[in-house]
Amino acid sequence: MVSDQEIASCVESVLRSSGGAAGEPRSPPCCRSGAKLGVDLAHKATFIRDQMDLFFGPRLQPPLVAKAQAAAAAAPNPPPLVAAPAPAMPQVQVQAQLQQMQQQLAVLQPQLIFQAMPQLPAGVPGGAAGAVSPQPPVPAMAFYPPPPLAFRVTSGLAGVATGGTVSFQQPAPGTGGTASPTAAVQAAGDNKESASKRKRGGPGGLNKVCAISPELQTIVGETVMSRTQIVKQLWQYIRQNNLQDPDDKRKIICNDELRVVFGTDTTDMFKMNKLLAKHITPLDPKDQIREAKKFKPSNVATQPMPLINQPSVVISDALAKFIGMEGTVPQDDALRYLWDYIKANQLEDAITGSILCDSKLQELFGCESIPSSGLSELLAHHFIKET
DNA sequence: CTATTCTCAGCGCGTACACT
DNA sequence: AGTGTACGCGCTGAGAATAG
Repeated sequence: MVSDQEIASCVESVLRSSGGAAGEPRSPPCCRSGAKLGVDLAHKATFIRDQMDLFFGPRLQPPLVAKAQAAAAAAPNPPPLVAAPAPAMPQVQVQAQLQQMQQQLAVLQPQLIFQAMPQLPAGVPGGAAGAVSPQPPVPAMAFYPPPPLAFRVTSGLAGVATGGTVSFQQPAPGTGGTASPTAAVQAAGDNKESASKRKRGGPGGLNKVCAISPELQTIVGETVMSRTQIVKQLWQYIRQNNLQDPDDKRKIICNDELRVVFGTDTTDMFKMNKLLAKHITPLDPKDQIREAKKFKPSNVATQPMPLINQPSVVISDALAKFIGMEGTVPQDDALRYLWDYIKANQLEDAITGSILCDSKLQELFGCESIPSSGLSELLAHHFIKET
């Protein structure tokens, strides 16, 4: 006897493989599943159809197939799919559509996840504010707290694609209005199934693919990667750019790009993982729930998280003159402007790690050189008050 | 080789619930 | 009441790199 779990797994396998040679005439998934398992699955036609529904998802289902399925469901004795496969839509068309959707989802999902986060200004690499979102750009910030769970899950694609593959999706109990015991049992069965799939060596754990924030993308050069690969890539970047402290190689001296990612001038390998976590988002909705729980603060329920490290301040006249704008300025913007200026004028001493002040900086800070780590502190002297 | 950081799947255990 | 299943919690081990 073949278990539902095995059937579900087999159906998934067959549907996945159907994304291959388009145009090749193929039998329906239930036929092939039966053949694959070596048993007659006629009595499991409804279950297999459900699994196919889950695979394609209600929104992605071809209308004609849905219509045919609705008709089949309405019939007093739905004919077994083995005996009467005849799908209303040509299999080739379904396969082509599926393949196209998979490609689109693989490309779109990481973007959509971070699209739900505050947008970077167009100047920031990978930010692309406004390109895909109508929201007005907001000033850049170093950290992106995970958006509330509801916001992220309603991206419409959560759980559909994981790193370019399509996985099974069950509505969360209580969210779809059909939280019957049967549904609960089925959902639980799905959990067991995914757990058993993991046991079989599927991508999970440390190898699980995560979405990467735009800032971190500029470092690692990918939109999705596993955590271990991200760390590996990051260390490669650090060595390439000679960003390790020669005295203590565990310490990392951030360049401009890393500073944007970590929000600090120096860090160490132990803090790196913690800082990295802010820029890594699991693609699995279950993980997002877990993460949401982790980040769930007691004083915030469903309101979007406020931007952190982003207070606006009234700046001194000297700084206003230096930056070229007056009044209230976000602290991070001021610091960013300063670093841009330093970089543009090549004022950073790569050997000592200090900043050599030109006339404008001397006028602003009143000294000839500044240690990189002390820049923020000096700049703070020009912040009059937070707004 | 160990310690150090981080995250998370897998596992064991206890509890709660549904069903017979 | 007994049984089976789901769920939550806590612990473990894994990979990354480096210092001691």
